[in-house]
Formats: sequence, C-alpha cells, structure tokens
Amino acid sequence: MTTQPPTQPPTQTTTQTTTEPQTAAKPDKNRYRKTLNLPQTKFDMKANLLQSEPQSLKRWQQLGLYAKLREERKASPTFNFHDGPPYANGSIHLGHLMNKCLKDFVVRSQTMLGKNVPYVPGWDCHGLPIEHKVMQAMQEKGSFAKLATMEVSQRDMIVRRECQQHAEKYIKLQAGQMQRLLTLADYDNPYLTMAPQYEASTLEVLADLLKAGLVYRAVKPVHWSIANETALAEAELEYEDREDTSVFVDFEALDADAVYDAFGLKQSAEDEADDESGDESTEASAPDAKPADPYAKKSRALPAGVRPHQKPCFMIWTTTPWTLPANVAVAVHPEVEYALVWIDGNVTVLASKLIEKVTQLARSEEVSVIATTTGDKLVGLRYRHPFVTSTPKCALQRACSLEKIWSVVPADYVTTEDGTGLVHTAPGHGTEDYQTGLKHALPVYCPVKGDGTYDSTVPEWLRGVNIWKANDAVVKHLRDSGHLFFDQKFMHSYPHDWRSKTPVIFRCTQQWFVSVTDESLRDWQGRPASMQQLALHAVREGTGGGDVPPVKFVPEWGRNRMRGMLESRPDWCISRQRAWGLPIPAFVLPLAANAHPDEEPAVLLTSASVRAVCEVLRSKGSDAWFAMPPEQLLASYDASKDPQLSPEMRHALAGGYASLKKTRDILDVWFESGSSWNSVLRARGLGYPADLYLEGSDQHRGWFQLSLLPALGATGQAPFRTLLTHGFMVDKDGRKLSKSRPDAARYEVDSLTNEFGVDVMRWWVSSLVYENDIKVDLTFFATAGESYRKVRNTLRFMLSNLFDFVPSTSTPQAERGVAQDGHCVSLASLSPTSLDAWVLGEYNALERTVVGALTRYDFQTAHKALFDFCNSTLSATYLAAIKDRMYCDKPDAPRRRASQTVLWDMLDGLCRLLAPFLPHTADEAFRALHKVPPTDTTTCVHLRTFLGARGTGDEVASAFGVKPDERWSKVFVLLDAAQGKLEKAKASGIENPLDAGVVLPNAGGVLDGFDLVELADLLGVSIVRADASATEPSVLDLRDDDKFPRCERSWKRDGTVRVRSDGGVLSDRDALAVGVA
RNA sequence: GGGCUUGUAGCUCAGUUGGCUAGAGCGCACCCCUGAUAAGGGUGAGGUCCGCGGUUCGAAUCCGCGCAGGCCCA
Repeated sequence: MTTQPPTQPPTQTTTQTTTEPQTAAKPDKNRYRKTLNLPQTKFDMKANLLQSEPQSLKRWQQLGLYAKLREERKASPTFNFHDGPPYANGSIHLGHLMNKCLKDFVVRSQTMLGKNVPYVPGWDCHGLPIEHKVMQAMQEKGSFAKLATMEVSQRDMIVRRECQQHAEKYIKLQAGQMQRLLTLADYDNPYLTMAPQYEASTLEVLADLLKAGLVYRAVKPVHWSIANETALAEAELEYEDREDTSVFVDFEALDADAVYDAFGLKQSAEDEADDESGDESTEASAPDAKPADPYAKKSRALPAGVRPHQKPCFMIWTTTPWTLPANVAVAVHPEVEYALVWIDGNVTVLASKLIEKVTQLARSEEVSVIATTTGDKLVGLRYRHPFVTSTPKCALQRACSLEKIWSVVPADYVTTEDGTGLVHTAPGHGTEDYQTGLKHALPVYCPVKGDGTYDSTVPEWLRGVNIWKANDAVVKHLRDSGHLFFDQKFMHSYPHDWRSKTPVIFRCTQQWFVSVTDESLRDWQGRPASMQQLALHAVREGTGGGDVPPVKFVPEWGRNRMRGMLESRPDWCISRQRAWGLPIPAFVLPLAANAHPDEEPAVLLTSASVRAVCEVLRSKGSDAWFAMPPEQLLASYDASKDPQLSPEMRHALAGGYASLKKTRDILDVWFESGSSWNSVLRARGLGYPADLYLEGSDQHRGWFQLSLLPALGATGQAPFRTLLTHGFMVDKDGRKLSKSRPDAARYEVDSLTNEFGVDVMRWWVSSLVYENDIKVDLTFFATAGESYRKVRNTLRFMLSNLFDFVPSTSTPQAERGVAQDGHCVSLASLSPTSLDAWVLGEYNALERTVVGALTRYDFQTAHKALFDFCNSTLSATYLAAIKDRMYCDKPDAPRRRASQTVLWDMLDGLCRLLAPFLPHTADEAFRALHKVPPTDTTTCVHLRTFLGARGTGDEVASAFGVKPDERWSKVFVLLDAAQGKLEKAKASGIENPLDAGVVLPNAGGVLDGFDLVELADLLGVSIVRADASATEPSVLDLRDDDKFPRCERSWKRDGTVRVRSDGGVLSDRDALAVGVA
C-alpha cells in the first residue's frame, strides 16, 4: 500500500517545505486519500424498486422458490396456515394489501424459523356480485331479451359461463397483483371455490351435516320480484318513489276487561267516580295534560280513569294493506308508553307520543286519554282479525303454535316515529315480522303466490286477486266493516326490481337451513350438544375442559366478540335462488295423483343422495347439475338403502328417479368458503386443523364463524388453532375510507407500487399495530420510504466496507462454529470488552426480540427492533466507530479484519431477519454479500433460516456465542455524559469532535480492559483517557498544532502525530498503514 | 339502539400488578462533518395522557358517566 500517484509527491513536497505552518492549518486533504480503504459497493443507494423487484420475482420463479422450499422442508415441522379467499371481482385494494402482506409475514417468518409452511392461496368465485355485474353487462349489450325467451336451465348455463369467465379474469388479475406484492404462496395451484374438486368437497360437508340431521327446510321471507317470479338480493334492488295507501286500522280486542285491567281501570265507572285519589290510574292519567287536553275540555268524552262500556281496539298502521290477510300479531315496544284513548266515540290503544299526530291527521274531534300504561302490560292481549276467521296453517315450520296468534307481542324494533306504535305483524311478509314470528312461534303465513296473487286460504273475496289490486279492495272492506280509522295516499321510496323496474314484495319461500341449536351432535364426552354449544366450547376461556385446547385469539378480545356473535346466532339459511353458485342437489318428488291441492311435494336431500350427486360433480363440475337429468345425477344412489328416507319416500322412489324434478337453489357462498378446511386442508392432505386463520375482524361473523360451525358439525373439531384479526383502513382523520375520495386513484395498489415500491409498502405494513383501525395516508408511505432508505443505506454501508473481504466460506460462523481461515477471525476469540463483542451481543438481543415477536405475530415490535438496530446500534454507534479502522488501518490489520468478519456475519444474519418484511431488499443484499453473479438463481436468502433458529423446533439459540463484558452498559452511560460535555464545549469553539479529547472517570475500574481508542472512536474524538480520580467526564481541547498536530490521513490528533519520512504528518498507525517510518 | 373495540408530543407508537421529572422513532429547529454524500453524526424544543366525576396517600393506568371514531349486528 505504498503506491502513490506519480504526479503528487513533487508538488506536495514543494508546498510543504515552503509553507510549513500553513500546511498544518490547511493541509492538502486529499494527499493520502488514495491510501485509504474507502468503501466500495455496487449495491445502490437508490433502491429503484420499480425495476429491481420484478427481477427478484423472476429469479425466484426460475428457482421455483415455493416448490423448492416444500421439497427441502418436507421433513421439518409443519406450520399449517390457511388463506381466506378474497372475492374474485375487481382489482385488489388497500385492505388486500395489508391482509396479504401480514399473511406473507407469517409464511416467511415461519419459513425462516425452519418450518415447512405450505400455503395455498384461494379465491371465492361464486355469488351475486359477479352474477349481478355479468347480468348488467348483458343488459347493456342487449343480449338480455334473448335470454328471456330461453328455457330456465339453458339461461342459467349461459349466465354461468359468463360468470366463470368473469371470475377467471379477475383471479388472474389479482393473482398477478398479489405476486407483485412479493408474497410467497402456491400460485400454481390455488384453490377456487368454483373448481369441480372444491365443489365436490363442499358437498361432502353438506352431506355430513345432513347425516348429523342438522339441515332442514323452512319458509323465510325474501325480496320477491312478481314480474320475474324470482327472489332478489339486496344488490338487485333499486329504490324509486311510489304512491301507496297507508291505513290506520282498528283491531277489536277480544276481551275488553283484560285491556282495561292492563290500563289499571277499575271494574265500573261508578266506583271510579267515588275514588279519585291514589291509584295507578290517576297517576297514569297525569301526563295527558298536554296534547289531548284542548279536545278533552269541549268533548263529551268519558273522564280520565273511567272504564268505558264499549269494546276497545288496538290501532295499527300499515303502508301495505295487502299484507293484512297475513296478519298474525300486533307488536308493541315493552317500554313505550301506550294510551287508552277516546276518539270520537271509539276507544282505542295507541302510543301516547303519537296521539296528537294521528288524531290531527284524521281530523278527529273528540280526543281524550282515559289511561296510560307501558307496552309490556299489553303483551298477551288478544284481538279479533278484521276479516280473517280461520287460523292460517303453518307452512313447513319447525316450531309453530297457535297459542299467540292474533295477540299483542313485544318487539324492540317498534318505534314511535310513524304510525301508531302498534305494529301490524305478518311474519310471511317482512324480515322483522319473521324474526318476531320465530321468537313467539307464530305461524309464518304467506297466502301470496309467486305470481303475486292470493292463494285459496284467504277469504273468498280476495282469492286469486293480484296484491296491488287488493290494496283498494282491502281498504274498502275495512271501511265497510267499520275497522278503518283513516287512510291516505302518500309517496315513499320503495324497492323495485332492477331488471323489470317493478315494485318488489316480501314473500315467504322455502329455504334450506342449518340448525345451530339442535342438540343432534355430541360433545367430547359424548353428551348431546348443538353446533352452537360446541362452538362456544371451542372458543371458551381458559385452557381446561375438553379434549382439545380452546382456540387462541390474537388479539385476545376477539374471543368475546366471537362468543357474543355465536350466542345471538340464528339458524343459518344456506340456500339462495341464483344461477351462479353450487347447486343444492335437492329433487322434488311428484305429487301423488290423489294428493290434496295444498299439499307440499316431498323433497329428496339426504346424505347419501348428496354424495351420489357429489361424485358426478367432482368429475364434471357443477354445470352437470344443469345439464344432466336426475336419473344420471343419481346414478350411484340407491334409495332402497338410504337410512334417512321415510318408508313413504322410499316407496315413492322405488320406481326410479326419472320423474324427479331438480330444484333451483344454490348454496350460500359462505357455505362454500366455510368448507375450505375440507376442500383444501383435508382434500389436499395439508393437515387438519390449521394452525392459523388470519383475516379482518369482520370475519368473526363471516368466514371464521361460518368455517367453525360446519367444521364442528362435520368433524367435531374447530378448523383452526389460532385466529388472528386485523382492523380496517381509515383515513388520516380516523374516518371510514370513502371510495369517492378525490385522490382515490393514488391509493390504488398498482399506483402505490409504482410510486413507492413493494418493499416500502411492506415495510409500512410491518410497522402497523394491525389490531386496531389503520390510518392510511400517502405521507405515511413516504415516511416508510425514508425509514426503508435508512435500513437500506445501513446495509449498503456494511457491504461497502466488505469490498476487500474474502470470507473463508459462505457460511457464517454462527452456522459453522469456528473460523477456518486467516482472513476470518474467530468470533469466539474476541475480547468481551471489544466493540465487536458488544455489537454481536446486540445482534443476539435483536434476534431474540425479532424471533420472539414474529412467533407472537407481533410484527410491529420486530419492525421497530430492526429499525432501531440499523439506525441506532449500527449506523449511529458501531459503524460510525469502526469507520476509522475500516478506512485508515492497513487492509489486513487484525482489528480491521475482525470487524469485517463481524460485519459479514452480522449482515448475513440481518438479511435473514429482514427477509420476511423486505423480501426483495433482503435477498438483494444477501446476494451482494455472497457476491452471487446475476446468472446464479439458486442462492437466495429465502431458502435459509434465522441464524439462531438452526436446529429443530421452536428453540432459538443465540446466533453468536459471544458474551460481551457486562460493564458495557455503564460505559455507554459514561459516553453519553461525555457527549453532553462535548456539546457544551462547542460553545468554547471546539466544534469538530476530532479537535477534542475526553477524560473519562474510571471509578472502580469500570474502564479497565476497555480499549480507549475504541471509546474515542465511539465519541468521534481523537483521544480518550481514563482517570481513576475523576468523577465526571471532561473535555480536552486539542486545538494546539504543536502539541497535538492533526494527522493528515486520519485527521485525528491522537498524540502520536509527527512528520514522517515521506514528509507527511501522520500518526503512528497511519504511518504504519502507508508504510513510512 | 346492541355486542366488541380505539382515543398518550405535529405523526406512528411504548408505558408490567396504580408509584421517580410520562418514554422511543420520525418530523421540526440548531450545530458538526464533507472519506456512507440526493449520505453520516450530535443537541434541543414539543404532552389538559379525549372530557367530567369518583376510589386512593398517589391515577395515563381502577370505577362510573359523557364525547368522538371503527367493525359487526339490529
């Protein structure tokens, strides 16, 4: 290292001899530059992720990274992680970005821990949003009219084909986007809920539930289009203004005394007149001082608190008079105040708050409140239906009794905003009514047929009448019979069928349900249990009670949330009336010739019949259901051996299946995705249950619950051991993200990718506290970019100081144990008081922290530890301190080589720790460290493990077997104090730390054995001295060019600097390095 | 309206079972370096711990009532 540029010595010498004093003050700073070991690297400061990430991606694809890992790890312990399927529609958004990145952190960190992590990505393909979109497109194209002329199954097939193409298109798009996010998964073999294999496995689950006796058929109200005679989903409704008739109807009470008792009225008016004081009725009548009073004064109405002689009524209000034939109850709010009111000679009940509104509307003249009470007192009171006399039959209902028909029932949804506070309840024609009906075992009565006309169960004058025409007929009938209090036409917003633009109605149809409360399953002790009970048991608190430990929740509060949802869970309606889905393979039996016209035909759906159809669909796909006749679909079914059939059914099926009719229901898409534990984990032999499901917290009700329930029904075991949930994206003010934000385009994932790069976005995701709401803003990505650059630059600086370092092997010492070559220093031989030992100790701590955090899915802690290590431990401390030896020592000086060995090994480990978060950058740095030529695709950090994770299982050893001196923490306290003094010394003109020395107090020998040169390098000063008698650090002013000349090469004033044989002014170390005496 | 949940410097977050002067990083300001240079180092200023009330010797922390968000229901 004695080579000098030939032109330099003469010029240097002349200047130096003539102007010696100035040289010291202003030396030629570049004189020795070429003799330094300045850092060199091709690892760019600028990441250029937009170009370089796709190159990494391509390299990994050539390597076959996913397959290679499966092959290499097949004997390792498995981490079974199961992907929840996103919907195959549209481009991925910020939510997917976070979800997929978090999942990838799991996959990659578990992989780096040495596990085998098979991970199959999936897509949810069926369902209404796609079908709706396809239908709209067809409507716009004008191919809709043609469809209408076709046969149903033919029409369904055409729609299905379009839907499939749509799904395929978006799966391809999303898979590409997800891979661009550098996620590691089996993208060559994803699971698709529309794939024949998957469909067959879904039907297996249905068969299992049928076998357990958990599937039943019942009626339920749905939005119904009369024009198209089909059920509609929420997304297919358009709200338009429509004129309707609203009516106030008096339902006459059956037992007048019971009503008066409920209002606390005494037996007769005479009694009451004597006794003015003191009982409930007086109290109750007090509040009526306000609205009804003016009328009361001039009226001949009965005085308050007196029991009238006529029969009281319950006044209801409805905007759909055509549903009145189906009325079976009147609902009141138990806590609302109701009044018994005298209105123009009639006595009726309505909510106190609404008296004024109703009577003013009807222009009533005489209004007075007789008494008031609360809704709960009215519950159970009975009334006479204004025109229906025969009790309706319970169509296909599980629990139905006529006990409560035509009576007052409680309901929390009743308000006093509109109407009378008493709600006409027809369970066959409304969702809330239906819920109330189920709760009180009321008949779910729907006398309206699919074509919008009444069936034969209604009174003679309504039979066969179209319900819209029936509105007027009902009003007229009520008026004539004296039940009508008031009616008026009014405009309101009303749902319409998006295709026919006609108004829709609520109508009951037969649906398939899974019972969550039937105790037809067994718990772990063999006792009868319901799905709900098993589910609650699976998510119980604590660890005891059961053969399987309870599901773990991350965060823990998910357990409560899930439990609450399970407790209030109604039976699961698993059928839909659509084309794009997996058919429920049920068949309708023909009615016997002598059957009663109202008789429901029997339906075939048993475990065995489903399995028979299932085998056909497994090879041919669900289209076969539409294309093939029943006898072919049931080719392998033998009704005579089906234990689930009744003797009658078996008899009816004895003649073959040709006369069966296929039903048109499809499965709820949640049933499909909720069967993925069977269709993917079990069907592909990946192991059951999964170690982890990870989704947004909305899936506590969605996929998590709807996977848990069927899995318990079919296997008795929860499909997951741990549930991890993340929150939702909100804007920087914490508000819900709106799709119509003006800058929404910049938040498209593709756009973000182009602006920031994927590693930056992943770095951001890893910094999140994902359990809560996640605020997103472009500035956050910019901040993550800054932070990323800090890490990248740290890696770069480490690499650049290894330009002349040749490791003896590409395996770090942590993996191979000892140094084997003169270039490498044995880490075990490092002095505990050396800076190298200290930093390796810090690395060990980092790895413990990161591995521990990753194991707990606490990515933020890992992120923070990694950043702090790069930013503080390395960049600001260790790297800053070793710069002097790196640059100025002889290239092969032992302490330089020692630090290079440490740098090399630590960088190798650091790349591995960063790999789960920054797959591209970590691999790029790893390859640069190992000097891998671009043509080599086989060297890849993602095939390695964390240094401390070598060996088996979850045990994490310390990466490096060094034990730094315990006094280091005290030394750093001293250094901090010294730093403060240096800062103060700036006031006295010592602005450059190299112009300063520091005296450190060496009380109790804390500094004994420490290298004072290293401590000086840590402070950036020229000299450190230890003084046993000092109590606090002090600063030495070295700005004296005679006593402490500055070394021209290292710029240090270390006290050994003098003029050397080449005329240069150098310290001992630098003279040695340059090779001059 | 109900279940679960969040609210600590400008920003993102720590803050064990109540207990030193409430911490970190970023950002900002000032300074240094110019041999990591579209880099690097140092120092500093920033807080009604969402509000009100209570328990306590003592509350960011425990309890109650509010306010403002989020998810899922109704």
